[in-house]
Amino acid sequence: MLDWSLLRSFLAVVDAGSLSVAAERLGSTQPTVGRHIRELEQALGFPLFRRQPRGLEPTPAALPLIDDARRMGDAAEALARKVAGQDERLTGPVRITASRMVALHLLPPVIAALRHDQPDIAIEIDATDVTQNLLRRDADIALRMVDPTQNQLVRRKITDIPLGIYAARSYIARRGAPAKLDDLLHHDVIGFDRQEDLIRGFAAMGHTVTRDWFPLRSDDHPLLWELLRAGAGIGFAQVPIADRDPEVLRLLPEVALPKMPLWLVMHEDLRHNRRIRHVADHLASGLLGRLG
Amino acid sequence: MLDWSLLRSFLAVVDAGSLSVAAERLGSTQPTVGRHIRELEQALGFPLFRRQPRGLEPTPAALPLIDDARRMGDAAEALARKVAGQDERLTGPVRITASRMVALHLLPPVIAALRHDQPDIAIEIDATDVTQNLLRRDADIALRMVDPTQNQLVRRKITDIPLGIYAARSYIARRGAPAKLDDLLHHDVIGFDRQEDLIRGFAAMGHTVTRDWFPLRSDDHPLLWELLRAGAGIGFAQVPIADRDPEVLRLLPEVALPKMPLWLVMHEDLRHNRRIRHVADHLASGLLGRLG
DNA sequence: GGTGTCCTATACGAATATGCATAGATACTA
DNA sequence: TAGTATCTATGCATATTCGTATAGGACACC
Repeated sequence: MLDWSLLRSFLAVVDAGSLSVAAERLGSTQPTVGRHIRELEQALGFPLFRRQPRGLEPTPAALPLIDDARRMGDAAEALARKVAGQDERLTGPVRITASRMVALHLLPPVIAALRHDQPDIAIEIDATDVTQNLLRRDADIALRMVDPTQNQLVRRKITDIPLGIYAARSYIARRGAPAKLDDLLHHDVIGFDRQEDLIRGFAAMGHTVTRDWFPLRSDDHPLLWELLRAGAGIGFAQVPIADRDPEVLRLLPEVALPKMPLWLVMHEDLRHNRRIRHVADHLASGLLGRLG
Repeated sequence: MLDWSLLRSFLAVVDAGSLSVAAERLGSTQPTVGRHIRELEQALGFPLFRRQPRGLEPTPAALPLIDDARRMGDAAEALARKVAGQDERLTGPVRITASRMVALHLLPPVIAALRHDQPDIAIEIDATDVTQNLLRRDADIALRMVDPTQNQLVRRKITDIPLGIYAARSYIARRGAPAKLDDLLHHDVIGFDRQEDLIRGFAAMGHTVTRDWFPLRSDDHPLLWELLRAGAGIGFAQVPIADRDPEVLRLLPEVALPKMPLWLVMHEDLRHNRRIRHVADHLASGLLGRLG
């Protein structure tokens, strides 16, 4: 008969790769997790990990056990989600994940209004451009630009956000405004570095664009935007965001650019949770109000 | 983040129906399990059980959580089986379950020889006529008279044990021996009470037999055998067992009776475990030697 | 109606696990 | 080659959990 807490530590160490990181994720400490692993190894009679300078690596004997431990973990997460879904109170935390651009430029007023309406609902915002795992409940609600494919997730399309070509007034004063799309070749265009979704979007709209188009490249969207506002070049931005900024002007509005869908995603187990549902409804209507 | 040990206690209480029984199965104590349940209820924010005089009954809110907890339990058991299957030492316990008749009259010399050969292998024998669950590892090896249908179980047929009609010498001296099958109607025949498999066996061999045939009935096989030996009546017994006993004589050997298959069953995860494999091989050959 | 048996809840001392602080060891870097 | 940033292992005081013993309540049986 094995202690399930030890198996939980085992799985955490497998996933984390080290005692320290596993302890942090578990809300425990490194000595405790280390003792758990040692205790489990004593109970099983063989070592589970090779202690290495960079962390712990599972031994071959431990590999077949990982599947079962993960099934335990998945079931525990499913249980936790069902518990959260049963919570009918309009009190407690709701965790939202959104891209940094959405979080910085769209969410604040919507969240402020929500805080005013429901002061008992605490809001946690995870502003990151990497997709979080809603199945593991990294967040309750996700605002995403890509259509989620995982089943068990329910999605609601808020709107399609149009993109536009913008430049700061200072840049236009210095370099002038392009009269047609091809003129951009003679301008400093700010664009993405490794993320190629915008380039693919251009291709879909009939414009052939390569990475060399952009003499100023970064994948940090807020940084790109500030570069644009500072007059570093011509760039692309979401129309509802950029049009609010008096520093920048829209260029070539007749050019058709791809639109970015904005999805609101949550786990189906949480759909009927009153608190999370309320936040989701507020986000959807609030964002649509600002984007519409 | 929930403590997995609490979930284990939750599942145990669901299955046991009471804190006391759950604690016994967990190898813990009733106060500890009770505290676990209370702690879990506090963490979840709603009650999981209704405390009743006869035990604890899950609340409606707890019902959907049972599935996930059971999935955790199944995964934990699978993990434990894999661990046991990896144990290559010829040291440690092996748990055998067998019918009481087999355990009493066939196993002892076989086990004695095994103990002599491998003194480091400890043998636990569960002599019971109810089928144990090998998936939950109630036993490592089962000796059964019925063909197991659960998949994940591997089975080996040791032999078909022939049945014969027997009576004690004292009974024959008093009542005489029957000359043909129909004479049994005028004898005291010892037979089964509620277990009808023998009756169905007779029917399959062309003999019409009803429960009223047996004026002396019980479902306790060892007791039936001792009644037979004491001269209480004519009965049926496994030929290899009964022929060893000088107190009894075989009657009507020409009558065809159903044969009882003897299966050796174990979980496939344990098939490659050296220790259990060794015991299984010894049991199979030893039993075949005595039954051959 | 008494009695025995099952159950859960609680008190308290003891065993146990935890967290902090720190030491030791290894790889990467300048 | 020294410095730095990881990581794991250990000592120790403390906080937590656990088990024993016991009380109290409901039910079945005689």
